[in-house]
Amino acid sequence: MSGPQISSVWLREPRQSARTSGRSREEIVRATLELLDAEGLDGLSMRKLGAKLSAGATSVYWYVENKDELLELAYDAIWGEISLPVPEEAGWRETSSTFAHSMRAVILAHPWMAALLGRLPALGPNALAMADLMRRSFRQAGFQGLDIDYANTTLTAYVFGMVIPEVAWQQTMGAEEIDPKEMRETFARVAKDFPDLLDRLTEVNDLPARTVREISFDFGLVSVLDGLEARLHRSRESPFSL
Amino acid sequence: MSGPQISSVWLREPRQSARTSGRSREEIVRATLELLDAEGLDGLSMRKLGAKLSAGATSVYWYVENKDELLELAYDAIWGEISLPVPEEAGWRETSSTFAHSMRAVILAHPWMAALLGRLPALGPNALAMADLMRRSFRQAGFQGLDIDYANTTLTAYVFGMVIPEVAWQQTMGAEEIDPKEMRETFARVAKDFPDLLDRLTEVNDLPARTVREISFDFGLVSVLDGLEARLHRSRESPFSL
DNA sequence: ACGAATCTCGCACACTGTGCGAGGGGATTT
DNA sequence: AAATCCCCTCGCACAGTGTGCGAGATTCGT
Repeated sequence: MSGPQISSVWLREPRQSARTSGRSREEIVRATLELLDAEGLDGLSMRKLGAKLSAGATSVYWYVENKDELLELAYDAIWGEISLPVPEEAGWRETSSTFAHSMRAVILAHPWMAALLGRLPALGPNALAMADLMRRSFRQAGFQGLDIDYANTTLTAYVFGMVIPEVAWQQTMGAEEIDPKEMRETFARVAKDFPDLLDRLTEVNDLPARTVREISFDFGLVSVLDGLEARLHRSRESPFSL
Repeated sequence: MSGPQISSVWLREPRQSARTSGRSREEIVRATLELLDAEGLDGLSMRKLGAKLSAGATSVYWYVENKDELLELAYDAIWGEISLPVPEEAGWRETSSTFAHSMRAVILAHPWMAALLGRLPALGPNALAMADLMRRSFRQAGFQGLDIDYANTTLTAYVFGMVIPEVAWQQTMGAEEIDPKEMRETFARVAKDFPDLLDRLTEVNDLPARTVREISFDFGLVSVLDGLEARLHRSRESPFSL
């Protein structure tokens, strides 16, 4: 009867393009990505995109229903940049770890992605291929039934949750050069009622913020993988996977 | 010399209000929260907020530098709704679990929070108190030095990463009533090249989406806590905490 | 009562996404 | 060759956004 209820570019037939004239979807996506990388999510407007394509402001609306669909296309394009080993060869821990690090790197390289993570439906071919591969990996690891999904969701959630604040941090830092000493002082003023938080300030004193974030990411990643592995051993003895 | 480099409401003196006339910051935050809860993040505009306060469109700008500061205030107010036990009594696993569930519930009740998670600096009193408490909890668990921070970051990242897509899902579902059968069909059409993904469709067949999400959340949470616990035991034998 | 501080708010600016409908131009049919 | 059709472009307009500015109102300290 009615059309699909989730609205997504991927859930409707694209405009047939038997014609060779006119712009192609690839061309549009490429321009969109350039604009996003150069000026960020706020820097992308339909008028600017039109200008970049030497087209009118509303010409893109022939190829795309609305701006969200455009973002879906860009979103999936970036999913395609994430690289994975062959799960059957690398093993699930290695595969998971590569996935996590690769996804983190890709998002840090395209910071506008962070605002889209989890917010846009990930139904594009690249996202689906990724999900399929990760499922294969977790299945091969020994997870069964819905546990495959749960494990994958857990890992992805961790990466999302780590990277989003990291991007935010990176952006407020990149805005203007920041004196870490002065930053610590202002922060200390605000946190003066919380001695435990102040402790952290002195501990993190000398380490460059970048490496701290990297160590932090690895710490959490190892924890998550350890946790999944524990679950794996436990369910081998008494599987339930309802 | 210059002011603080991170721009946040909490890093500057509030306008002194020796005066009793005029609106108060609490009043403004309350109205903001009502608007956000009623109409979502997109539903909040300075003009609407002014109208709700029976004030002009730009009157709020006396109390707040810009819209982001307003959101920071609302953001921290919600952090205040998260409830925690006393870590020293409950133990760190119980404390962490309560934190995770409570934060999830609070965000699902205020879906506009999801778009703000990790994007806004969390320097408000409620967020700081929360962070301080969680640090106490992890310290008491046996973590030392920066590991306290890492453990806390890991847990928080997991919750963020789980809840953000959950809210997105909840919102596209809530928009209009969706026939799960038809949704599965459209999804099957799009994922037809990925047999592993299709498997999942049949497995998740009959379970209500809500309970699946709840099980999924618990699955991941237990995994994360197990992983942290493993780390804890390991570092007890050979602590490094650089 | 006077000056100063605090607070309100109308106007204006630049900008956003996008509905609409008139038109151009190439391919296909008559 | 002419007419028709479909793909595609795009100018205009609308309703909205955040917020700088500066004139005015209100209330305080003296």
